[in-house]
Amino acid sequence: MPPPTATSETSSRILDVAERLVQMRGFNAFSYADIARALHITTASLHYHFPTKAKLGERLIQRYRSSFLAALQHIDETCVAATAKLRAYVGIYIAVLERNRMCLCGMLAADYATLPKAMREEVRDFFDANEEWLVEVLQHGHKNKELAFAGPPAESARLLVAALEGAMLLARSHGDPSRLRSAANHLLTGLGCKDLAYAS
Amino acid sequence: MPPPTATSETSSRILDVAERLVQMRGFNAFSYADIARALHITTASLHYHFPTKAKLGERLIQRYRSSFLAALQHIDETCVAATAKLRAYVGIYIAVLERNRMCLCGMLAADYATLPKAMREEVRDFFDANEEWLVEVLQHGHKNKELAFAGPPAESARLLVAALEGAMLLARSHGDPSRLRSAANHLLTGLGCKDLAYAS
DNA sequence: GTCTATAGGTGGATAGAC
DNA sequence: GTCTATCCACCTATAGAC
Repeated sequence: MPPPTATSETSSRILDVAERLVQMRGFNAFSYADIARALHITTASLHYHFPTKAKLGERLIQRYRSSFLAALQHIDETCVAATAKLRAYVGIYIAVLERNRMCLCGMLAADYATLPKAMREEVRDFFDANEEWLVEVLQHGHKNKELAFAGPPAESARLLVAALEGAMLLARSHGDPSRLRSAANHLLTGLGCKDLAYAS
Repeated sequence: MPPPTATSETSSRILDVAERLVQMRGFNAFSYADIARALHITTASLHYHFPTKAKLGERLIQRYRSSFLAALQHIDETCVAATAKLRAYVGIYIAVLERNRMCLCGMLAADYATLPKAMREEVRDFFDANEEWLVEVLQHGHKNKELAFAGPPAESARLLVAALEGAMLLARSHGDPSRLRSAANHLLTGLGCKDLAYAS
């Protein structure tokens, strides 16, 4: 058995395939056999890298959150204005949908009732981390007068995340990614971002 | 085999249980055995009423949409103001969550990639019907100056539905139904509804 | 690290008696 | 309309050879 945080070539390829499957189909709608087929290995080999599906799920979320947080850090390093940061943030969601995927944790939120406890906690942590980053951006933008919104920043942050997750689901159901774009524009406008449709 | 639209005592009890299971767990996370157990009948009997799981799924959505549209009609009959209608509308979502359920079609939107074609169309129809009703309310409220929002009513309607669906998912993940309430209040405020927190 | 082989369980679905 | 009995495909997981 490999060390618990090993990231061998093979195990990361396994995570790549599993991630895609969960983002497209959900946690209860893919199997070790699906991954094995895609990688031309056996399910027994998969169990060497990830002893149970629950463990695979945990590592999946951990990796997803890490790369998501890395993307947020990249935004912090390349954008100065709060409005620019928010536009880059919603851009992440749009880019995911354009690869014909949903947010991993959005899918897992739908599967929530059937997830093992450890996975549930990881999902919650992902959303909490998102909210935390957004609150920082919103507070900064509000002080600047760059943004204009009422109520606690945490509420606006939560609404933004929820709306983006929901809009992804509906955009896919309608086979129309532009629905996510227009929802995102509408949301940013509502936070006081200028230079977008209907901004005044 | 019963006529395709039969609604016997038993088949409606089957739909009741299946509906609850889908709302809580999703379409790929419940089985005929689950329903059989709950109703103290065999899975063979279930197949008499619903020959396949796909057919059961179709009937489930049809019934859900019917009762949802009936609820919207009830709102039209009991509320005059657009703001009152919108508050009643979001109240439906809140009531569902408080019964520890998700929106049936929100769950199915997450399962979308794995659904049979007929079910996909039913899911889309559900959301389209919601949007249609909301557009009517929004247009009316906008003319009245009861509501204040920018852009096409259809965009605001889509955003409202998407945000409510997403907020339900996140509220459940956090074990905190009040998150849906505050998201709903925030959304209504954004549409220009008065008498709510932070309205000005 | 990957394989063959297999266990033990559950999935949706059917045949045919009552 | 409901049952018993059964089919076959698939699921996660394990043992043990290489």
